[in-house]
Amino acid sequence: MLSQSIEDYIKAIWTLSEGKEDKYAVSTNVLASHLMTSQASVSEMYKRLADKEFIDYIPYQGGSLSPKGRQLAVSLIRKHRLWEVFLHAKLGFGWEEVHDIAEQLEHIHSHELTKRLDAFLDYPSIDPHGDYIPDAEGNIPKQRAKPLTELTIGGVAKVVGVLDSNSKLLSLLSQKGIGLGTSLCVQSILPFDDSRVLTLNEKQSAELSYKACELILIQENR
Amino acid sequence: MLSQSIEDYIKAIWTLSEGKEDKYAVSTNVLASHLMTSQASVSEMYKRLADKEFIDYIPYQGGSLSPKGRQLAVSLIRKHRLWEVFLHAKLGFGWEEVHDIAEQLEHIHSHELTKRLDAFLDYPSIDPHGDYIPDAEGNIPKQRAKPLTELTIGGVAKVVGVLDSNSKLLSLLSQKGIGLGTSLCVQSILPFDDSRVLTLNEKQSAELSYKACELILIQENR
DNA sequence: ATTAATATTTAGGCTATCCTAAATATTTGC
DNA sequence: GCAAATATTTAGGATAGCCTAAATATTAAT
Ligand SMILES: [Mn+2]
Ligand SMILES: [Mn+2]
Ligand SMILES: [Mn+2]
Ligand SMILES: [Mn+2]
Repeated sequence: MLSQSIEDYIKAIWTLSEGKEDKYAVSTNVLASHLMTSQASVSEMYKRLADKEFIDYIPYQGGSLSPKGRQLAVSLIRKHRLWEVFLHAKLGFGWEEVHDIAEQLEHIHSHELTKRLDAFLDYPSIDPHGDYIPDAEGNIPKQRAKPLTELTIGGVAKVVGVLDSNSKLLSLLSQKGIGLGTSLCVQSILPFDDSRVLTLNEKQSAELSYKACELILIQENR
Repeated sequence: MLSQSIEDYIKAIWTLSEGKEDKYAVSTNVLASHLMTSQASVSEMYKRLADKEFIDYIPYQGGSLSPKGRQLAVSLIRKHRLWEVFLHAKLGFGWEEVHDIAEQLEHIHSHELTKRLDAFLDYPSIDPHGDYIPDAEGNIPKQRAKPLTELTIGGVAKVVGVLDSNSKLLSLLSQKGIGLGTSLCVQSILPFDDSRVLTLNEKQSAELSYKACELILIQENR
């Protein structure tokens, strides 16, 4: 059984090398300050992690996750984000409160639990902070979802999530014909209040306030 | 922050001294075999627990929980059983599968989480094994709930829980006018299949199969 | 190219938790 | 009441993590 400490190191290495090109090595310095621990501890742990083949480690050059390490990291991220969804959507915690508790819950070991939690939450694809949840096979979209407010005029994107599971926003959206997976394009941005006029799938259009657009997460088509 | 190890020791001492008269000391021997560890480890840990004032410990006589220790134990039992209810009632785990996962979940530290989980589960009073869940103040009924099959003819009792949250049993019961809190009396036990004929609150009577009675938990009136 | 600044590893220690084996204490059986 | 059996503690040692300070390596600046 892996210790909580090892799991937190692996997750941190993943987080710090996310988005960087393949085999990006995380320095002891950066990892130590991320984990608020000493560089000496990181150096020590790097040796242990390399022994267990979770990372490739070259002294003085830092560590990068091995395939085995990446798999572990992604399963931790998956559990973390699923629990965040649970805490937010089912228990009503605010999005700013869920992280610390999920930091503990992510270490619960039970494959079956993760599977059933996922189903119970209806297979969510993003967490309350707008981050993608890796699927059971560990696949995860490269880019972070952006709020609709960041889409410029003419930009085309797909709705991938909503930051507030408050049912009022959801019912507003369904009223306007917008839901998960809806493709839309920003036709114009209205003066004064920055409301968005959107073109939807079948040439319908809809108008949405800035306040609503901030909470809608999109993935831009490229 | 208390370690998982310390919490498991405290919980075990509570479990082993439950039902015994006040200040029942748990021997290192018994605790060691319960926790599947060495007596030497228990002896060592007893000193540490006494230092932290979780137990009263007299060498060669074993340890018993202090008020502070009992409070911690009961909050762990509360969390354990609430999580068991969650796993069973919300995620559909069988009652035989929930223990090991709850053994981990009970160590999550968050007062607010426990409170919200309790509310989410609608303030359950027993877990899927028929054990009482301590309330937020740490109060817990002395006796374990018994199945209705153990109530003898003429015995009067109150329904405190149902072992199967399978909705079929629940709908059968509500159809017969039985729910949580219902007072009933065993009028007779039918021959051959041991079905129970019950007298309910307002002199109504109902018949229930042995199979159903096994899953209904009661607290006998004394 | 040296030197100065910075990053990383090593050395040496500390605590919590475990273990086995040896030393004691307590209890039990005659 | 004493010896044997049993229970408990102590001794001595291991490992995982973490820390500070010292020693090295690497990188940056002149
Ligand atoms: Mn964590
Ligand atoms: Mn998150
Ligand atoms: Mn436990
Ligand atoms: Mn239980």
